[in-house]
Amino acid sequence: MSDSDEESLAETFWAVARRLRHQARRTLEPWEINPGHARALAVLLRHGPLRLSALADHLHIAPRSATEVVDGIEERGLVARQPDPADRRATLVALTEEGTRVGAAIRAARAAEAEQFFGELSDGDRADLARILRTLRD
Amino acid sequence: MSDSDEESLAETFWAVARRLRHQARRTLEPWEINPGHARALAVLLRHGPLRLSALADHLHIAPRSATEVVDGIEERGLVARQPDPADRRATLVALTEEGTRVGAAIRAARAAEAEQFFGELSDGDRADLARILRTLRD
DNA sequence: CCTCATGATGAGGTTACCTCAGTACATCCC
DNA sequence: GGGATGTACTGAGGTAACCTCATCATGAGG
Repeated sequence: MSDSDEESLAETFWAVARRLRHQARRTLEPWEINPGHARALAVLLRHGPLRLSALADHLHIAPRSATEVVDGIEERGLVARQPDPADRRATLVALTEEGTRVGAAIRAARAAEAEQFFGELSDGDRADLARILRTLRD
Repeated sequence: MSDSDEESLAETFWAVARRLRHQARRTLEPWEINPGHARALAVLLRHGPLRLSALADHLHIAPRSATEVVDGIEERGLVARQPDPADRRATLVALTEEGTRVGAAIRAARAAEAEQFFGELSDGDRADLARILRTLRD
């Protein structure tokens, strides 16, 4: 396995990543929502109401930045801040009814997008890819 | 192949991408160079002296942004601007001797990094991965 | 030689992050 | 139960990497 083969494997990987990213952007367009906001919605959908600091942890950003993300999606009525009954310093961020609806719709669209993207592969290739990527993930 | 399987395939892909990105960042640390500058160096290494506008095309950024990238690496002595003899409006960007040295060293380090990263796989898996990714790349 | 296109760049904006300091509240320990 | 110390959020302000628009010099075609 020569160096140039290895180089092109990484390059090919990034080319695929780029295509996936562009497709994801198109998928989000109907909701006029950016990737950062969509990620926050997905986390809230999965975990239920969270403190800002916990949301920041899940998104791997600084707590101060979570404040801004939440400002953005709160302005659009997708989430609401509410006091944490367990700690009056803390604020819980919870999806509104519309936030839940939009979050679920985005989740479904992303699943369809993935189905289309990886649907180009045979079942065998898909299984191989999943296995190999899991090997590389950690 | 259920929706949740598809979802996790995309998620796994991004987890691998993240790990690769972090490794690439570590690889660049010894040169205290950022990914954008490294990409410009790589393009110049591959193509030789280029106009600012041509460099911008290769990097998929606006011409105005190429000016800034070149400012950064010129300040560090890795490239030099020189008038284009064929067109007095244009400026050619060429690697200096040190830029060539650093660019080549980075290229070698990235190849070694890829070898290490994908070296976890068997030869068969590596070949399968390369083939499957090429299917997905376009 | 006049008009229109093109190459680089100054000025200034946007986005998505960051750190640091401040305020409010909680917790611990005497 | 009150003071020291720690934690949750946010205002102020910064940075990096992009962008657009306007400007200036030069080139190219009628």
